[in-house]
Amino acid sequence: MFKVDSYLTAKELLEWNISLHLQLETRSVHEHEVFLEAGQSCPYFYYVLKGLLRVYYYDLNGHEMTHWFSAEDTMITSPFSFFKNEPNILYFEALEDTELILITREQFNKIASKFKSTDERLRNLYADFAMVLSRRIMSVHTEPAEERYLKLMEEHPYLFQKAQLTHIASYLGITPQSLSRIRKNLMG
Amino acid sequence: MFKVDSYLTAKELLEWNISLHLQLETRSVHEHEVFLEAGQSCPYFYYVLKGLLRVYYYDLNGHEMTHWFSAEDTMITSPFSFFKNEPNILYFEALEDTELILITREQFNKIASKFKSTDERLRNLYADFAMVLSRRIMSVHTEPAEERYLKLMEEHPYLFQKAQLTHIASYLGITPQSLSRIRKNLMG
DNA sequence: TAGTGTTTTTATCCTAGGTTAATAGAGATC
DNA sequence: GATCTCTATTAACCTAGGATAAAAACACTA
Repeated sequence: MFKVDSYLTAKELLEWNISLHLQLETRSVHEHEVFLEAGQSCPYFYYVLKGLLRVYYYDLNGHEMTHWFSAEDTMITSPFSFFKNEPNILYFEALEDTELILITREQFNKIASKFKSTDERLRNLYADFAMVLSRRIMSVHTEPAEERYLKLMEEHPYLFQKAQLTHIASYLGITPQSLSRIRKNLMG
Repeated sequence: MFKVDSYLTAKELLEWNISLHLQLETRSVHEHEVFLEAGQSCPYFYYVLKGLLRVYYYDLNGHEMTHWFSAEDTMITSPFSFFKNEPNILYFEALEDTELILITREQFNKIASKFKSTDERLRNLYADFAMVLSRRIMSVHTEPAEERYLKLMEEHPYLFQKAQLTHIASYLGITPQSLSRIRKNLMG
């Protein structure tokens, strides 16, 4: 998920790790490693300390579709699995060497309690999720692929350094061939 | 937003209204009334006691796009405005005579505290939002309009009694003409 | 009943993007 | 250097759905 104001920061997490005795674990994932697969339960909320993740799934035709990217200092999980007991349908892949903080449901709840006593940041976090998701639905309903591509390039240029164009294409909901055609038109 | 398991129930709300001294207000909205417009701040989380709401916005070409429907016993708000201070871009319209419970941010927080002490339903509520939104993005990326139409009809048949086909079309991200063509093909 | 506005359908034409298949480049590995 | 693999591009053709315009079907009102 892309960066939003209400994300926890690594600094906060590490402070709370001490003050709340969370005993958070970290994990190193190397480039191209798929560290979570569909069918496996997703026991963690992940904080990306460093690196870049891609989250994808397979559609009914067996095509790999990129659902999200998750960059440095953002958080991500499989809501299907982490919060609910529904089977996870998402694959999590590192697009470069990545450092993760793993947050279990129990640790997440402790943090949530902490929030409760201080402010509404957790709620804002969820609201941000909803807004980002809403905007993406609006975007795919109202903007042609070329426009979505240009916006992505403008707002998240770092993606283009690590993610390949097939990933970008499926994130935009088009084929690599179409993306290629769009890029060619933009060159002209 | 469509019904999810974790929604509050009217019964709970009314109980808490008493036990937590919330002093919740209700509001009657008649068919076709637009009771929230873009630009206005949205001070409430709405619980639809009875009736059916449509939430829409205008895209860059000035076309009215249906973003959500909200049926009986579901909750809805403008996350842009209720949680954050971003300007609201959504219009809320009643598709039939509708009874709403209005929940202010303050009342919502009281309820949230109540949750905190008992269970994780609030968090589940947000998680459900995220799941529903995620699924809709996947759907629009991977399913042709005909399939999305059939699924909507199967999962939410009540919509077709009150919402007009132009609403359904823009919810599906297509024009009324295309929807009409799809319906004709399905008849054949 | 006619008259007016709204929703839905039909028809024609057009375009964005899909499908298939081939080509070209860029690392890797031998 | 030669070969293999993976990614990106190109081209030819096709199709879902958009744009425009008009007709038909309702629905409300007088």
